Amino acid sequence: MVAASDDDSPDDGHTRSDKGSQPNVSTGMLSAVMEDYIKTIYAIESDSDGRVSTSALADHLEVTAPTVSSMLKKLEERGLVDREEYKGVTLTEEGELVALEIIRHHRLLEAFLTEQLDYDWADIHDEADRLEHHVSEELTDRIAEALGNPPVDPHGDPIPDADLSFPKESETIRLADADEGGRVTVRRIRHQGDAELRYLADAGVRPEVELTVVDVAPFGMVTVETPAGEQSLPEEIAQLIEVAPAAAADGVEV
Amino acid sequence: MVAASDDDSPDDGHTRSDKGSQPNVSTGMLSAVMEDYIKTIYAIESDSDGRVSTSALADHLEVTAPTVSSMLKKLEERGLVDREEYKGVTLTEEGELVALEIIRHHRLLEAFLTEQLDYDWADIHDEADRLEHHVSEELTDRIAEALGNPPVDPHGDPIPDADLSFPKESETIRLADADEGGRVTVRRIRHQGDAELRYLADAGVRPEVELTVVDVAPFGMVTVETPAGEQSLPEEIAQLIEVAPAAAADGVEV
DNA sequence: ACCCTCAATTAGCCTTGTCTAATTCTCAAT
DNA sequence: ATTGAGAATTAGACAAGGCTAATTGAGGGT
Ligand SMILES: [Mn+2]
Ligand SMILES: [Mn+2]
Ligand SMILES: [Mn+2]
Ligand SMILES: [Mn+2]
Repeated sequence: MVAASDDDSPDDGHTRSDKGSQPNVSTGMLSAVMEDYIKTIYAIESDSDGRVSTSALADHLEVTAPTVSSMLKKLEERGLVDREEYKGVTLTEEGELVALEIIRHHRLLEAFLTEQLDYDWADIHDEADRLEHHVSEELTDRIAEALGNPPVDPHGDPIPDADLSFPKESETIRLADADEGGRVTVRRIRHQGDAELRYLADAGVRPEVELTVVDVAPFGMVTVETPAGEQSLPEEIAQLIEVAPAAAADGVEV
Repeated sequence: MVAASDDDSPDDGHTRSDKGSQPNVSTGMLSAVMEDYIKTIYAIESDSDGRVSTSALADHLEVTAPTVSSMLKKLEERGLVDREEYKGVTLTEEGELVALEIIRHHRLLEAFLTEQLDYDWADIHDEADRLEHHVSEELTDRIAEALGNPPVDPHGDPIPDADLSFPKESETIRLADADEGGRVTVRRIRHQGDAELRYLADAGVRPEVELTVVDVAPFGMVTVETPAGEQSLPEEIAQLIEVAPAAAADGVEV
């Protein structure tokens, strides 16, 4: 029997804009699953171009093509994607707003976990990926406030503001394209999961760190000098790292 | 097109002990819905006695009796409840551990929202009620640590520790049973939702506050002197408030 | 123009959690 | 001992998300 209290009124069936808080953007009440589709469409759309294919989504979401196919029809009905049979989808204006909102949740959660709860930089993606669908706008905004409305998350990914527009991003190049001998600051680590992040965390490469580009070998292997020592990074990893020229002493423009 | 990154691997189907973190208590992987059933069974069990009926659960969870009936069979198969046909259920040892874990999540989240994110005391239940099913043990423990392992949540409800045992509770009586003229400290506010809490928040009655019992009227109406002035509380509200004699100056035992 | 391959969609089935309608128990009151 | 009311369970459906197998469409190569 022990102690108790706190009762439940059933929740779930929840997610986008539910009862809690403000009359959110979007076609009220998307499931966590739909949100993941939208978020994934946005991600694929933004680093390939043109329409997003059924099979690309199936790969990213780890479901089968027929499953994607039927979900895309539902998303079309909801007005979140423009669909052209056999040709794939693109997000509508509204779909893009939903995506941005989820991304805002995700990145603020990541920032919060590292800054306030001492989480490891490489260990936050999964937690955020789950919670992003369950935090209210209210909570998201309070987190943003507690962190001072940061422009980027711990991986250097830009965080949309409350009105869902991105902060201006600084110019960067891929580490793989950096000049030998140059001194650069890591600005952002592109990533799909926690694997690449853990690799780089171990290598001592993370946003804000300054690197000296020691060598760029023929097949893209990049050797850098980190504060913790010299590291060689395979091309495919070096491609994920965005860097900018190291701040020349006192923030002088380049 | 804007900016982007952060991909998804499908999650969901998540909840209890999933992949993230430790091999949690319980029959791995309960849905949020099952967790709510377990939590509700625990709540009913602890302030009535004996078995929990199908209809009581249906009321609390706001679903129909047949729905409860079929869910109880599933929970029985999972070994979380002992079920006796037509007689209701009780939690098994294992079921109780699941309940305690959810309660720990819930109350730590409530404490965290008020203490670290400046949430209003009366406005946290719903947010916690949703998130409790989605925070990992890891996150829960970090929250507990950040708060210094508090023994109670903002409503005075005791928080199970990491090993799921309750801290010793202080002796209390219901405000409705307090002596006229006595000086008491509010220890705990029993509540089912946010409604009672908002009422009392407005009345200036919350844990830690000292009250003087001005008058206990025949039908249970209690009038108290709060730091903010005199308040009359209906019996049904006074029943929810647990108080202890106000600390006599320097923590002298009573 | 024709074909072949691969992507996409359709068809049909499954599980979870819910509902309504119908049926079956239980138990207290006669 | 009966019986009737109310509680619980069974039966049958449905929506959401998934899956496999079968079918259809799109396009490049010849
Ligand atoms: Mn996600
Ligand atoms: Mn990130
Ligand atoms: Mn809940
Ligand atoms: Mn509480």
